[in-house]
Amino acid sequence: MPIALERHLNTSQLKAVETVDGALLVLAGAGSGKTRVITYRVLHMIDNLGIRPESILAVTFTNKAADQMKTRVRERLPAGRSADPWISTFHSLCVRLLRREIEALGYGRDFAIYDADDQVKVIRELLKSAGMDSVKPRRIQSRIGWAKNRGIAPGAMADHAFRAEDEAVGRVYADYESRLRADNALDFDDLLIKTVELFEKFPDTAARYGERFRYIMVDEYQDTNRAQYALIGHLARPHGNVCVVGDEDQSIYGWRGAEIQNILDFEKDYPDARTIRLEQNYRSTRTILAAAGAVVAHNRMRKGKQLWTENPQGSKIRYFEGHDPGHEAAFVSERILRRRRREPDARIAVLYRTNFLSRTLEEVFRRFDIPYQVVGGFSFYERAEVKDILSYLAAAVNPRDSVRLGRIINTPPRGIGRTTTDALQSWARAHHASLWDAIAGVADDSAAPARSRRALAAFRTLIEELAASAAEGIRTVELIRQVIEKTGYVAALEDEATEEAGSRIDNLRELANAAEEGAQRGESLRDFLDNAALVSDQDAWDENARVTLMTLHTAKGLEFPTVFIVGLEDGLFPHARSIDDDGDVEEERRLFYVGMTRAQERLYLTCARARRVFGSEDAAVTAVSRFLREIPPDLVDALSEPSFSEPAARMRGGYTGRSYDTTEAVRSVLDTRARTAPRSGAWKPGAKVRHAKFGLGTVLGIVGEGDDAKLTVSFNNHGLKKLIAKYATLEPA
DNA sequence: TACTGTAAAGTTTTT
DNA sequence: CTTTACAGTA
Repeated sequence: MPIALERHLNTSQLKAVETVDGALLVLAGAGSGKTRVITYRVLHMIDNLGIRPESILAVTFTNKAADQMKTRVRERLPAGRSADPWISTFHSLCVRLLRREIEALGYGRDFAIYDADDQVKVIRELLKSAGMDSVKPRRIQSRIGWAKNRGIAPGAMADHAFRAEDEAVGRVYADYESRLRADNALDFDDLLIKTVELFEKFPDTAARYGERFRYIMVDEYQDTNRAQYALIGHLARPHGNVCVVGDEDQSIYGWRGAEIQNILDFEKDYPDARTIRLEQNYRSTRTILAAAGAVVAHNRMRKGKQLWTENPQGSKIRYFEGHDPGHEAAFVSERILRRRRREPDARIAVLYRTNFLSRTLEEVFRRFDIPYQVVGGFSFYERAEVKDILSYLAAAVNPRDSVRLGRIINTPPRGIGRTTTDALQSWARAHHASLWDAIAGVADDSAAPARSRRALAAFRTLIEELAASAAEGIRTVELIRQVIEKTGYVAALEDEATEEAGSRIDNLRELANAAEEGAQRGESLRDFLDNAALVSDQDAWDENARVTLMTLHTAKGLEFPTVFIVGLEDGLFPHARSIDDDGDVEEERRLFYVGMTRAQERLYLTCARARRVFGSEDAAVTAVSRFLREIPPDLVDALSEPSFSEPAARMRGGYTGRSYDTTEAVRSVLDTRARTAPRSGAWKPGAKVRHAKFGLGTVLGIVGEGDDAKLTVSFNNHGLKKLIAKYATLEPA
């Protein structure tokens, strides 16, 4: 039965769905039903037009978006089809293509994927052997990424030397590239770049995939970079059926090489392209939309859209200035509690520019007993123990992966220390060989110390055994079990018998579960490793979480009835690094626009008048974000007296929890807190306490008074600790 | 070789 | 403040 599109779509949406052949640009404003259009477009093609699902390719940026689209399409399509449409992220699409085709470029099909940490490790080693210890590896990494995303080769680095350091960067960059080739490894940028290179060198291959994917859709087109743009160009060449969806006002990845010009120039690139604007917003109140629109109107680089909505006016935007981050967080907490009293299941997001801002919020939320979920920071797959075990699996598949091998060569300790690894390094350099070859070389070298040789030979046997198991196609869970047994990894953790070691063991159990779940979906070991390499922070997000904390970047594509944007101070948002460049400020402004338009009904904007950097003694006085002044005043309800002109002296020492003016509401909550949570000086010997890191314990002794008191606490799992009351985050237990 | 303690550095946003 | 790197010692 054909899908009745008219019942689900407005006029513009319907036009976008029904325009299937040729090039199509859909300019979809925030909340205008973009995902709905893409989903129905796929359904329409398959169900109403009889297009084969496997000839449809939809590309997104995040796994989350891809999964969501897959689910929605699958739900509405009749069961029993031969295949699904290809819906995936740019990166996983490239991995799938390269796993089949990369041998044409001289790599092995089992290439490793290096993440940012791996890159830094490689660069650090290269710098060390070049004697350039003073340069920071992270800087080099970001410069290399900058160059790669703009198609600048190592040799051309000096020509493009926008910065003095770039000539040196060029040299490291060249070494870096050959090192990755020796390791049979690609970094994230390479995944895209090498696919494009493949298509350029082998037009037949490009044409083959172009023929296969006759209908192409790209989500968030404003965030595509040079390589992604070229990739789509190659795939669309045979037929020109390409539909890109995006919003130039939501382009927020310029720093990562995204070129807003790609969407602005789409009509030039595809001269017979049709353009459809989706301007009706279904998400936000009139007030929120008007405020966001007024802000983004300050940007010059726009195609221009006029969003409108039939939604009600809604309440004004609430603005609050705290004295410091603690005060700001207390305000947010109080408003969250108030909302939950009216509506226990309310979904609330707290958004910030930089990850470290979550710390104060988390601390205060815990004191208010507000459960929350932080999205970002480190994900499951970034935990040391998980990375360790995954490294064993990766090494079993590709022993040339020297980053993974280097990580596990002495983890857990097996007698391969500095001296031995130094010997390996110089052997590898002398023979232009990989770490793996060096291990064999030194183990067989009768001139090397017998102890090292024994340890290395044992390690080599271990990896070879694991590789043999992997080659047999043994279940991933089973291989994990072998790793744990043969290395004694979990046994070592069990010996530690600490709370932390216990949670690490739990994490490994979780890893085994993930492997088993993957296996049941039919994933191979290789697939499992690829997925682990490509998961993002957003993927761990539980949509049902009541209170979610995340960066503004992560929030893109999501919506919440209530949204807080915190830390609205110049230098923080817009970020100090962007403030000097008009283009960069425009991108920050778009980011603010993205944040505001996440809100459906209630939007709170907050800042702190003083903020500490690195926990310094005195908190620096802040200036209110310039973006706040771009909101029409009549849309805003100020909940505190703006007083940024106050003398700095008043802010000294930061937030004490006493003696400041604020709204009655915050004060009452703070008072409650003061009654329930004793001030830090109030502990008595014998009191049971809980520490964020050490867990449960008992206070044994106290020296001094108040905040300066030094406590001696006996923790159940960490033994005796001496703590200073002011800094220790102790709670009564 | 492995562990412990002290010094220094660090915070932009992410597939 | 927190985390990481490195040096010195068992």
